[in-house]
Amino acid sequence: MNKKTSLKELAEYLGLSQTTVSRGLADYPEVTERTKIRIREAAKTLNYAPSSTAQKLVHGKSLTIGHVIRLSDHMTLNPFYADFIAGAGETYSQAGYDMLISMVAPEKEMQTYRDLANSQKVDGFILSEPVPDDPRIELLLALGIPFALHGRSHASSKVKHHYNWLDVNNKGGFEIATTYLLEQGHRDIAFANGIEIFDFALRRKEAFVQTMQKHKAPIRPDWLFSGDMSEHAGFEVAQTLLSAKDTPTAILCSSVFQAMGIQRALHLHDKILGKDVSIICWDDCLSGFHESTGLPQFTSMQSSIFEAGAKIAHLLLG
Amino acid sequence: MNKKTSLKELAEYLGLSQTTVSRGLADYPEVTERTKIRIREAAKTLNYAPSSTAQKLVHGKSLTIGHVIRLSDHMTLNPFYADFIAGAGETYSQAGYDMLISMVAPEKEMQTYRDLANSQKVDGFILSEPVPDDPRIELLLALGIPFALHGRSHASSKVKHHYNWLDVNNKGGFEIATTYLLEQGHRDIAFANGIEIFDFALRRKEAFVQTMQKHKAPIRPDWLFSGDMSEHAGFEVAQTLLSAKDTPTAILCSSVFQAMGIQRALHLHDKILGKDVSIICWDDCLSGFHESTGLPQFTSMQSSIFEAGAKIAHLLLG
DNA sequence: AAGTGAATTGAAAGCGGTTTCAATTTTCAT
DNA sequence: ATGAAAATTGAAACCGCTTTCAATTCACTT
Repeated sequence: MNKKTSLKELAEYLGLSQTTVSRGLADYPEVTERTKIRIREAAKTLNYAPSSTAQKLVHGKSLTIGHVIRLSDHMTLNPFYADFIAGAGETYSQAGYDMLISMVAPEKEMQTYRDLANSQKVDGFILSEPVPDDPRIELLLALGIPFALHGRSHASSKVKHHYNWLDVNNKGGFEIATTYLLEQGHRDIAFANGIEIFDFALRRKEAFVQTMQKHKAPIRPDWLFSGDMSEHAGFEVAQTLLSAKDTPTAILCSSVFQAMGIQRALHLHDKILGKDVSIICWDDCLSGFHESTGLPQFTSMQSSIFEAGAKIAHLLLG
Repeated sequence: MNKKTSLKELAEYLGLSQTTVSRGLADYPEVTERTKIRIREAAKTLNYAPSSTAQKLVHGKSLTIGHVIRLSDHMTLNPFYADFIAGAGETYSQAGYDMLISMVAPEKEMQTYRDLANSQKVDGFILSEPVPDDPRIELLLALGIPFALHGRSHASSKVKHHYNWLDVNNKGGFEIATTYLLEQGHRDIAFANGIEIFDFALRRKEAFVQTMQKHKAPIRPDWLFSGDMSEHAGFEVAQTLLSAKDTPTAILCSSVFQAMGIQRALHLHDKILGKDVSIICWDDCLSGFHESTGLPQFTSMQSSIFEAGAKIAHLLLG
């Protein structure tokens, strides 16, 4: 209702100059405590708040970080991404930054990065779900805008670029998990990976394969799955495995959702989890997920995506 | 890399005034086509793009719509919300608006609305998941900032406020669904509702109860469930129902996730879907959900949340 | 009481655009 | 060729704030 109060109005109301008022609100030392108090009170009564747009203009920064989300086949935000965003968002707001989320069709993705950077709507980006030689990296480096990568992007070219990234130890984690299964005496292990265009999935596969080879365990191509990390996908994988004549004694999988799907299939086939078949999975610790399901009984490696979001936001702001 | 080109620089480069260049880029009629072309080319070569901050300042609008998301117990974005956001986001970007998402702890929610409005970071809000007499409505009306509601908020006071809202026909939908089940000959119907603090859930319950009463069908309090609209919650509901001595012949539920959970429980109890127990559910048509699951075999009422997001964004911008 | 340095305050110049209004150039009929 | 109307262009003000630098006031010393 009440129209916006501007600094000028507030200053007139107080009988002071804009300069002093501005300084008073920003808590500059050269302003007397008495006047500061007076200023603050007036600001409260007039319901004044500085226009962030004006501030941004004078500071030459947008104080905004961009997240461009590719709306592909699945037009929806996947749960991993959502949790990550939530984590990053918290860090931003603490640092006084805003988060600009842009959801775009895949073909417009690159142009969106370009536009956002050129119009200076954002001061930096966070990139998620990198693929090897991710083209976004080159683009953003060329644009000269800061960014941080969640995950890593394998670069095939000789030129090494410099930028920030934060990743969980995918390789190490899956190495340990595989080794663990092998030490438990398992030899027939199936692997339900994520979609193998993403860097993290490639790393995981590498770890699995290398570890198996090191221990001279057989790797069956038909036991290597790549797909969505959903309950349904996990279920399908297990259905396939359990319908065959010989079945693995353990399944390594990339997400708790897959583990749940596998568990459901096990149920259906009257197999007992941990006895007939062992499951070990990567757990992204989706906030509130465990609380709401009461699961999991499977062995898991943990890493909180929410925290990853917070950390990487810090990284970029720093 | 290349430092940002400003309008001034571009104008100097062209030997024109800022005025003309600005007008040329904005395609004003009073600028000759020839110079317009010249300007556009120069803009391209100098890689010029107007600073959106400066534009916002002069226009006095932020061209940004805010979505405040309450990070409660479940710190994660629920899938319904995510899909809604995606829909709205698409509309925004087409209209040249940005979407500012702020994720905050519940206790800071109101203050966030206030801050965002006062600092003029946003021109308007979209509110989701309204509760009866939603306090946000009053606040935003007092602040005099436009907003639109996704869903409806029942107002107990006599004073009627005016604002935009878009809702699916919850009441009508559940009336029809209940009637449908009754006409199929079902009398023993259980209802797995969403959390009954939200307006939509209250409306749905009202519809169910009234319809049952109208048809003189018995309403059993122990067959009325209120909770999360998750797979797990659905499963739990069904477990409870199926473990009792007498079981319903049909279950009405609020989301496909619940329906999936119920189905899983049915499986476990060797009940056949559609024969022993019928399920009818509300389907929010989460984008990509059906594609990724291959479900559902249950009868459902549909309404796309993604589209709702797009529609309500239009509503607000209009 | 005069002079000096420190503490406060304010006028004005930006930040990067848009827009009003006046100035200049074209165009055309006379 | 001349003057008036129409078409283009530009100078300057402004959006709301921060900050530099100069001006004023204050508190003390001698």
